[in-house]
Amino acid sequence: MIIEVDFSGDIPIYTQVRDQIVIGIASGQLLPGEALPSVRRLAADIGINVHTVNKAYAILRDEGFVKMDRRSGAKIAAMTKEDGPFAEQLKSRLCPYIAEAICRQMEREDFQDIVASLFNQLENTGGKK
Amino acid sequence: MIIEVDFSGDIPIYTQVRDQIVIGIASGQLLPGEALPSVRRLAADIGINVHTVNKAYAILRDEGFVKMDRRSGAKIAAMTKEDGPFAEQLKSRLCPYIAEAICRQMEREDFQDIVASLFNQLENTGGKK
Amino acid sequence: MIIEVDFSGDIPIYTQVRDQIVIGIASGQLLPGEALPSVRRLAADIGINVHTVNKAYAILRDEGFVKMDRRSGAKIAAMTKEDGPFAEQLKSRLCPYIAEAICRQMEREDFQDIVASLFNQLENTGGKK
Amino acid sequence: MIIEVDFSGDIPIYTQVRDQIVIGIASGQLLPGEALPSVRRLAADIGINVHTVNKAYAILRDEGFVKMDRRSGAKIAAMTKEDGPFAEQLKSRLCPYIAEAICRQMEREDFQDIVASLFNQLENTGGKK
DNA sequence: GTGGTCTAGACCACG
DNA sequence: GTGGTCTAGACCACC
Repeated sequence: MIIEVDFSGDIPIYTQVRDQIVIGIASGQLLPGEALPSVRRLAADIGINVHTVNKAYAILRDEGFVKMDRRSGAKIAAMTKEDGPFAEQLKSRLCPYIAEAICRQMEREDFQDIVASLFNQLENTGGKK
Repeated sequence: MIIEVDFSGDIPIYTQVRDQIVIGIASGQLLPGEALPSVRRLAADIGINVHTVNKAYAILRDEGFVKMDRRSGAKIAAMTKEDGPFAEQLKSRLCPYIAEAICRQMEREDFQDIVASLFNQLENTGGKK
Repeated sequence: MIIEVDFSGDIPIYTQVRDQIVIGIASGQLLPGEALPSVRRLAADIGINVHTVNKAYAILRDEGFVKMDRRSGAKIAAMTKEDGPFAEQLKSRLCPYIAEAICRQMEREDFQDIVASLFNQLENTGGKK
Repeated sequence: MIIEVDFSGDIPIYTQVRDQIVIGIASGQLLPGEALPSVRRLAADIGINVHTVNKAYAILRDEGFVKMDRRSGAKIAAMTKEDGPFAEQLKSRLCPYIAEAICRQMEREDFQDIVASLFNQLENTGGKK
């Protein structure tokens, strides 16, 4: 799985790394139990600093996406369905986007189509590699 | 229309102000042609720095939500439907959230329900004040 | 309030800083709403790196002891009583110490006396300064 | 007696092994004079590195919990009551926990109850196996 | 070899 | 002036 970052944009690099790994998990490119590359390795591959990767991994760990194994680095965690708090936070983060969509006279169906297409895109990337 | 900001939390205050004004427009609390409070006035009301409000207004202007008039301050603009670039940008910003939803085993329908409920909430806040 | 760290011990400096601030709060030397020194200031005072203080503050924030205010640095938070998860974790962390106490034939009363004396020491340091 | 370790989590594995053996002694599951499993055997059972078990045993020896015999391996030692230095060290290690308990508004009695319940739990696990 | 800690210095976003 | 981000390099603990 390839991770690429945009150095010019205003999204922090560690966030980009975090996001892409989450996308990798969602699309089945990264399976539960699978080991992530070591921080040094990934940092070298992407061409960024070790600490930046470290921060991304720490966030993923705090969010429950990966488990840090003392022996062999980071592994994808098996997640449990517990979307109560997530749904709440999702709502507050989605709100400004939907408000903007309404202002720009985007139809509700068009918005839902975008959501659906992203679900399709991620769910049908297909299993491992 | 009341604007409230969270001084802790990691969303910049000027973004919060921008978001809430966009939400105000979407919900019909702020109508096209209506004047926004002056920069100084709003800053005093919320208890934040004048520069911060200024930045929020400048962003809203750049995004086309308001028109700045040197004499009479800021007014809500009438927006035209041009959702091409917005749809693209929306897609890339929504992607990480949908990926996370999949990881947390949220059903596609539940996600769409949240979107629908936000649309309802904003569209039915009712007209002016 | 004075913070001192032991550079030779094996307790990470950021942990020592975190611990001493928690002790400061418990003893009433730091009151809810009170501002902590800026990371730069505290780092200079103690003679350690800014990032080390930063990490200590980030942990205190994650644990709910302080709130980061975008405008003016860190403030002591007002804590709510919610000791369910804390009690659990306390139990697992205390267990090895109590096991060792039993092995060393320390009487249960002696252990509880130590606990009581620490409670007294912290609760009677007296209010502000 | 079963020893289990948590490979995620921030407690070093050798510390976990050391702790569980101390708990085993305190609870009477391991009696003075009894032989511990060989380093290789325990390492294989738990699925960890031999060096890690070795380090745990060395610490237990330095702390006086076991005696190492070149021929017959490690044996549980008979401990003498000398709680002076231990009490001091205990006090400094307990202090941050009690400070946190006060901050979280845990009652002193609740803390003492936890201590008491741990004492009971360990002392009443019952004699040998 | 792994990640964790600490240091140092630079730049930026925010207010 | 505040904290946040990123980089760079060193050392250590752990396995």
